[in-house]
Amino acid sequence: MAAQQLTKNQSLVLDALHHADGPLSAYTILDKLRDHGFRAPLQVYRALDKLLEFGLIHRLESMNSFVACAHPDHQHHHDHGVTAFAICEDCGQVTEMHDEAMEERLTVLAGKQHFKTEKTTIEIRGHCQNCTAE
Amino acid sequence: MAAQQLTKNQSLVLDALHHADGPLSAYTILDKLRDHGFRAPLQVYRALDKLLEFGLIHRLESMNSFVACAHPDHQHHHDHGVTAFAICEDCGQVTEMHDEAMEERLTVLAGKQHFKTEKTTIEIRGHCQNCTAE
DNA sequence: ATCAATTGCGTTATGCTATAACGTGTGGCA
DNA sequence: TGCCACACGTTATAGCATAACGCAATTGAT
Repeated sequence: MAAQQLTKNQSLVLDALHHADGPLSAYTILDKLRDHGFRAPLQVYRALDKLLEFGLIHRLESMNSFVACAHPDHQHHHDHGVTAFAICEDCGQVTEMHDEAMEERLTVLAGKQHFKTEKTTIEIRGHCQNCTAE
Repeated sequence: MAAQQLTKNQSLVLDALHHADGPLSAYTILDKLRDHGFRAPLQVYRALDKLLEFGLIHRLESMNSFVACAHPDHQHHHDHGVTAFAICEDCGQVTEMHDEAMEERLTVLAGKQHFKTEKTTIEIRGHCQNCTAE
């Protein structure tokens, strides 16, 4: 239900991320969209902010870049819980992972500290199967 | 056994982090050390790189800043496994957490994807007990 | 002892990431 | 009609990080 109400800029940025084969930085997106009229970083960042808010994309903190959400069911995009990312340092591929047990474990950990969780970032850097095969 | 062999710059940066009551950005460290002769970002970044390598400090990816490692036993600093950070968005306090079960869970997750883990980042943003009490 | 390799250091310059601040246009709605 | 919220465009600036150069000190093998 979110896809229809995206603005032109938001759609362009989302498409760029969907067509990419890995995470993109804001400035890389900007370059890809210059032909579509993009001139300034803010045009990208504003779109990214909204897309993050809608849950349609993710931000990878450890590399200052963004990926389209792999989750196909955009109906309940807002509640697919904690996401862990496996990021291959060779090919750049990103795999999105969800795990109840881990989520549970994090809840317990935070609880021990009486910490109120707002957002959780889990990023695993390493080498994917293909690139390990060498 | 690492502390003795630190260079002057490395010691200064580590001290700055130890005396801080929260994470510091590289440029904040630079400002704190101007009186000690620091003039350029690279002086800070080079020290930070080494301290990270020695396991004496951590980098918080989600806020581009650095904290001294809370682990007291620097003897085996290199193998205290995965660390999760609880970062309070109100007061900036950072709590370091270690959990076997979660580590195990992440190993399983990575294993499923045949992913070879090099480094794992876990950062929980939210509000600490003090700041939640409000 | 000497040469080569390594490591840390200082400096200048540059590149990448992100946001502030201002003004415009548009659509909804009381 | 007038107000409000929101997306947009533009310029400027702030914040984070590294490239590339040259020098000095240390180590360690010959």
